[in-house]
Amino acid sequence: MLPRARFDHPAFSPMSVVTRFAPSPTGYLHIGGARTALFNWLYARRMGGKYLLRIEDTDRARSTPEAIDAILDGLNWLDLQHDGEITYQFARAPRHREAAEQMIARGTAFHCYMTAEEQEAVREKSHAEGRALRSPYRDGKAPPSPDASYTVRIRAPDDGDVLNADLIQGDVRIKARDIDDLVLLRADGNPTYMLSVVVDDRDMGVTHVIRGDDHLTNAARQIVIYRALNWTPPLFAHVSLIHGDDGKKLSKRHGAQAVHEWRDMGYLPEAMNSYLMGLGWTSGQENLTKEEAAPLFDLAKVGKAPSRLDFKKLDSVNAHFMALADDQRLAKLTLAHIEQRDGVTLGGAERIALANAIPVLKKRAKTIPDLADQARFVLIKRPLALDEKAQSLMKDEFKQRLQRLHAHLSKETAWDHVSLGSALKAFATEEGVGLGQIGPGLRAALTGGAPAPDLGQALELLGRDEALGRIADQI
RNA sequence: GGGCCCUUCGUCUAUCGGUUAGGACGCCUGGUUUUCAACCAGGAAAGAGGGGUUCGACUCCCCUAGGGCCUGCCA
Repeated sequence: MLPRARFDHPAFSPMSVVTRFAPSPTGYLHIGGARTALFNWLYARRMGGKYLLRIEDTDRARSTPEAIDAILDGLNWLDLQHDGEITYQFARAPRHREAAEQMIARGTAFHCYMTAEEQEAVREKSHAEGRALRSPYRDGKAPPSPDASYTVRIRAPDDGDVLNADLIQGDVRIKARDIDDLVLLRADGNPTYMLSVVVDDRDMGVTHVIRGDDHLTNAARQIVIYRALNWTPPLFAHVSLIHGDDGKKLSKRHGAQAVHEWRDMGYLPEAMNSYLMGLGWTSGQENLTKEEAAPLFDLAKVGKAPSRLDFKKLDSVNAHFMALADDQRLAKLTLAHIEQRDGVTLGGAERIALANAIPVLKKRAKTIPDLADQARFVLIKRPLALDEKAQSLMKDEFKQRLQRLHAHLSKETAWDHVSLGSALKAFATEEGVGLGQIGPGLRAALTGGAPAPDLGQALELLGRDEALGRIADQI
């Protein structure tokens, strides 16, 4: 096995590392893009370098300002802040054309006058023969007419190999003759992606191109362009793609692909980052924040195989971060969720009740909607509508006991969960029964069947008046 | 058609020739017990298949199968 290149590649001193995330603004920030951005961020942090952002908007027909906003929004939500200014690729088209001219001057690119039909025929022929596309104009054949329109193509080399010593995938060797005479400049004079990336990465000083696996074979094409320009290519690291839970390529039918959908499902950004970095990379520790992971990050340890999305795992990671999250922040998120879900505005008292419940409840919730559900019992109004199971516990005999419990609890002066827990036990002893004869019914009276924490906690969170009132309602 | 990449429990992964193949999530069983959750204890669960190389292979090589990417005047 060939040794895998590492971050301490001799060509780069640690301080000079520059990475970049380069989405094309044709849609939302996808989960795979988010992970790519995260890996770029982590690596730059690890090496004390810079992490840049470039918007690849050279496809004028498909790029939209809304998509740019959505992507920036997503990155912002994940707190993946880039260094420096954002580079907008289309604005640099003149510079890209200049590079193309340079290649023509060097004889590594040429004017190609093939018409659409002609190109179709050439493509079909090369496809049938199993070889790369070669333009008939690569050796300076004269244009069909003086004013014929043309593209600029690279004159792909016919001999030798193109080696990409990929930091993640290992050595990838492709024969130069298997690479097409790629279009560099379109007939309208605008650069193609293949040219733009190369020029921009070079001009931005990018040392490590960390991107999705779907670009693996493009690396070879780009290396050819670097050579045609007599430039040194950066190091490449191709991260495998994320697949759906069925192992198939992620698509609409897998549900949420865009990061804002995860946000709407009630996941926390720090949990998303933690989960995403675990797809393909591990430090041996679970549930790390991106800040904790940065010093440990190592491209050479990133896995080569694609990984699947697992919502159960995400849930548990999210639960971990929910329990650690700031109470006020969770209260705000939960409040917003409830108000949006129910189309209501909660009053002051309800907000306070909700906020008070958060510290206790957050340890039991997987997501924000889950937390909202856990908090439901403090928000519902008297008289409670008991669900079937709760109703069935309200037998006459039990109601009498509930009455005695009401009297017992009314004497409680300290309304905190510890005292209340003891009070319940004392009451059970007094009654000569186990807590099992009291707990379920009391819970039913207190919550109507909604989920709730420990009874002592539930009583405390409800507050003396509300709790006693709910009990009284059932007597 | 051509080129290239990938393949350890259900899932994310550890292992870089010699391990009872480890952990996490999920799952199952038991415990605690006032619902749910949490928590504690235990358990089932993996090297795609076939050839080599080697004293010895999950680790190296080849083939097959299965997944994927590229093959655009998209990115």
